Amino acid sequence: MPRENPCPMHNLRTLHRFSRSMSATIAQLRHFIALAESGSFTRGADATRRSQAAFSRSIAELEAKLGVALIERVGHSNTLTPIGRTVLEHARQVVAQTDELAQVVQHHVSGDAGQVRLGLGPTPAALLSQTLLRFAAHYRGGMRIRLASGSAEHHLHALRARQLDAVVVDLRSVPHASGDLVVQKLCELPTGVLCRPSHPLCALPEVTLADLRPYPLASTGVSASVARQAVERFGALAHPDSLITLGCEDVRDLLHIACESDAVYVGIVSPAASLLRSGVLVALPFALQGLESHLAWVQRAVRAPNPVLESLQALVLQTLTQLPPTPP
Amino acid sequence: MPRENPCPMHNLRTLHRFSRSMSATIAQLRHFIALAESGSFTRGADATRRSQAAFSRSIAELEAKLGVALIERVGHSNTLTPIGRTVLEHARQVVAQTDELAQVVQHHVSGDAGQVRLGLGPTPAALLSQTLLRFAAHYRGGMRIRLASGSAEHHLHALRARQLDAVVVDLRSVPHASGDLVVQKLCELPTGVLCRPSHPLCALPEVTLADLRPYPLASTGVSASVARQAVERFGALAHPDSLITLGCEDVRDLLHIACESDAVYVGIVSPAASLLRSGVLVALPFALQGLESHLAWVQRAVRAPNPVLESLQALVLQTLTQLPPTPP
DNA sequence: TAAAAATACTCCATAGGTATTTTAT
DNA sequence: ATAAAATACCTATGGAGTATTTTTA
Repeated sequence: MPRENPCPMHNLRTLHRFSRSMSATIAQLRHFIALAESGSFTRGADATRRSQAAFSRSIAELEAKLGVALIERVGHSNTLTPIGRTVLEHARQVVAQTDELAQVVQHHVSGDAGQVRLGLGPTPAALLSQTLLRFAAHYRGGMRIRLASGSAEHHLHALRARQLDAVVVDLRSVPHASGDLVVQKLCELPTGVLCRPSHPLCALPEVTLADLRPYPLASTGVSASVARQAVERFGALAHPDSLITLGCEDVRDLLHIACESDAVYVGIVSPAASLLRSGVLVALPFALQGLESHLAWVQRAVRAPNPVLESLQALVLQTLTQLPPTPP
Repeated sequence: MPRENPCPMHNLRTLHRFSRSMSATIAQLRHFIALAESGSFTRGADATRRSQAAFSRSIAELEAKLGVALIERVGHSNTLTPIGRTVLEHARQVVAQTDELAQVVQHHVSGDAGQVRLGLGPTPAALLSQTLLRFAAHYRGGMRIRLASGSAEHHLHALRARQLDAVVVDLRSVPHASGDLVVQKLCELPTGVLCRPSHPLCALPEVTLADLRPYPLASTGVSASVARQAVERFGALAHPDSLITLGCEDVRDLLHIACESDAVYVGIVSPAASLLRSGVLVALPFALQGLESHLAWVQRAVRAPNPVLESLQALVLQTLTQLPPTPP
């Protein structure tokens, strides 16, 4: 006689297995996101560090659990179905919230609760670093701050990877279609062309692009959006890639070289405010209207409330709106 | 000689097992929420339909994965640790998003994408049902609407259980501390005491609570908050439970019985607007200032955008603010 | 002492791996 | 023909169950 089922509750539960099996796993949602972003099972498997077979099954199981086809398998090209796109959005939300939870706990166990990590683009770094460090030094309660400099692209990547808490960069460096990030405009800053007073260009009553060509042009890297704008305005020769001879991410270094050589600085004038006041640098009469820089504060859309970060944002906004006026 | 490991990638992956094991399961987050809400492992296990042992282990594993203690086990009373409370908030977000995803897919497979399910409290039902149905009937694109009537408590429960998409009820029926719901105030409506013109009470120059007592009092159920307010205002005898003789959730039925009997209607006057204009009902001089009703539109905080629902909300707001004035 | 929570122990469904086959370019 | 995706088959493990022990009010 076969022994009776030693697990009476199990048969009962078996009916409910469906409900458990119906809900997607976070890992499966991650796989689906990787698939959507890479457009390929193989690359998705590589990105999630799984074998192609496991990855393929994971997607198939997700579709089985949800009961809908998420991707259209037409040979080598995989495209999301309409409902697949909807699921993708929600899946991003779920994993973002999950990662947020993990990070909050991680910060708690490592005692990093009070640390804020800020990414500053080249110009924001020149304008804000000292103010931020001074603020943190005098902050009651022992704020720990970590400033990172670099390109906007790098900062945005680090922000998404949760290696930064917020980023201050030029608004035009942030792609529009990025629902995972929140972009808040901070201020508008004028751009200009600066050189030392003894520069030959200072003798000219008006300066054109052709006049600038003989001299080294010092500037930070600019976003594709700004480059396109410059080309529309001044022609193909004005593309930054061919124009900029001295590229550096530290604006103060650029200004310094403009002071002591015939290099010409092109960019936001605010960091040069004191140099202009003291006459070490002067602004050339070169029309740059429409190329103003809009600085923006960027954070992840999904995040835990952080009063320290909010006070830093307020400080940044205040600092930027109260910048000393630059001489024309 | 023992045969070599047939799974060379496995040893490599074993190192990464941590990362897989580090992340909490959605089921574990659900269990933790149940534990926090019930305050007991046994009741939490019951709520999640798991054995006490499995539930206990699930919580222990969650704590192990996160690396923090989430609850303080002091005998029979379990309290959340500070980090436990933080994790609880995030866990609620994760499961809310997960449920949202599941529901979106569910609606898609069942073809319910275009259906909106609205819960209306007694008075909102009397004021809005016909307008909403008429709107849906003429909506281009085949909107499918489902109206549910009932008490505010029932509606809010159904809303949380995702059986409704939005609810229109008296603001005072919605508990303040409910971060999972979004409450938007719609309008303020006056309350009054109504009866037929031939009613003996109409002969009195002023009407007191004692005068009302001999007659049947017709009203919908009221929230605990309103009941408390009434007791504060008129004394313990005014508690609705002892005062209301004819309780019904259909306001129009209540008004109808007031028209054809000596029953007295107490409640929001707007649904009786046409009856008052035609003189079938009259308002008694009974001071009810301070007992006005504030209608509110309630939705889940986590939800997919739904343009149809938004247009319905706009219609409701417009209808309520453009109600015909009621004669004094 | 009784109720609540943790542990001991089995068991199996899930998910991961490798190897192979199918399919589409 | 070749690269990509699906399938076959095996293994390990996480999580579920019952039964039991420990703990605390």
